[in-house]
Amino acid sequence: MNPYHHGDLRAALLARARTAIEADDAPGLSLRALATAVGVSPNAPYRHFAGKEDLLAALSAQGFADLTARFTPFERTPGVARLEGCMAGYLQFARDNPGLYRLMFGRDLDPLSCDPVLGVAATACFAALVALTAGALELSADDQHLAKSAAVVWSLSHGAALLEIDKTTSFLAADQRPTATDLARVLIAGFKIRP
Amino acid sequence: MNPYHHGDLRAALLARARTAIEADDAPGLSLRALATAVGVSPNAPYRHFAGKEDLLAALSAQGFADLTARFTPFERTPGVARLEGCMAGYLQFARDNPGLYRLMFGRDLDPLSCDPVLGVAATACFAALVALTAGALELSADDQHLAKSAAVVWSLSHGAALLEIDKTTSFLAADQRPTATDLARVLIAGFKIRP
DNA sequence: GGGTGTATGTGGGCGGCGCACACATTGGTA
DNA sequence: TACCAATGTGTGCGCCGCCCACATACACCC
Repeated sequence: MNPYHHGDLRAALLARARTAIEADDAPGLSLRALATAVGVSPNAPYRHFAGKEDLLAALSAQGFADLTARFTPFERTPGVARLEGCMAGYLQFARDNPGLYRLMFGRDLDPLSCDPVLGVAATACFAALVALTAGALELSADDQHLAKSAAVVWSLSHGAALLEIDKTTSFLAADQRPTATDLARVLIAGFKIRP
Repeated sequence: MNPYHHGDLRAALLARARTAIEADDAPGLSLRALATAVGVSPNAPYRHFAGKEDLLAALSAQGFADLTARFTPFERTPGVARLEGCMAGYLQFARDNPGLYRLMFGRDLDPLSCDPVLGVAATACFAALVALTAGALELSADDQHLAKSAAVVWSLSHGAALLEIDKTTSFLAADQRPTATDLARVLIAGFKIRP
């Protein structure tokens, strides 16, 4: 009934971690608790992950892949609507996975040094964002301002996402919080795009 | 030489914590280590703070007060320059105190439920930002769009600050990262302010 | 000035954590 | 069938936050 070998412990641990990181407000996410929740001994995870950080890095990489996937429906959407759609998708991802989002962009994981898989996923995500920005802002792919403009788009999205999922904007009434459309409109006017 | 009573242990602990939170990349900030660093027993801090969270809340409140103080030099600066100055000050605060900034806006402290002092400081900080936004965007204090516009300004600042102090923008070359002036310009055009 | 109460610091201990080691079990493969 | 590498277990170490009982020192009051 309880086989000595689990079958796919790595995937099971990641799945549990992904739900756990949303359930409790993710102060700790204990590796031991994760193991017992899946039904194995506290040290079994170390056969699949170098340590806690490694597991979190794998989780974060999953997150970047999922976030990137939120952009693809808008690849062919023209100009302004693309920007709106992507920002809405970005914010919705953060709302759907607040704990994971914080992990992905948090301090305790360095996407570049931590795990090569994570670095690849994060870089791909940013590349997708740059490409979409280029289309929405009608900049050529080699425009010198493209990277900077993409960084502005990302800054606004990232800030709005965090202010929303942290309770920092609990001061504001619901109808005072900017929507994705509000944010996109500011950017469109800010970059002097015709509507 | 080593008096039984420290004198002002609370302040000493806060000061140590503030440097420590910047020194190591703030994965843990152990209360015990803090105590021994100051030269008292591991449990002495509990006479001054209800627990670790309480100490962090006090630290965070300090941070909000300091951040608010960065705005005051620009209270009388006219329109657009005010927005630029405040955003530059905001970003510089984050650069100067990355660990503290993350603590202030991090997940593990709820500014409203945690400690009344922290709630007051955070609210005052946001109020200052709203007032400055009202001036810079030339909106009346009771404008219905004011809170929302201020939230947009804050989102952009917050996102830019975090993307910079986390290494998320390490993809970008230094001259591709948006400056405070870049950000302010986008907002100014985005809100259709005359330069 | 002496006595007393309260604020402050000490020491021991509990449960939980991440992780390192030695050991047990298993299933694929030769 | 025999072996061996992959996978899971058990024990233990040092760290953590925090709870308890105890020690010390200052402040106040007569």
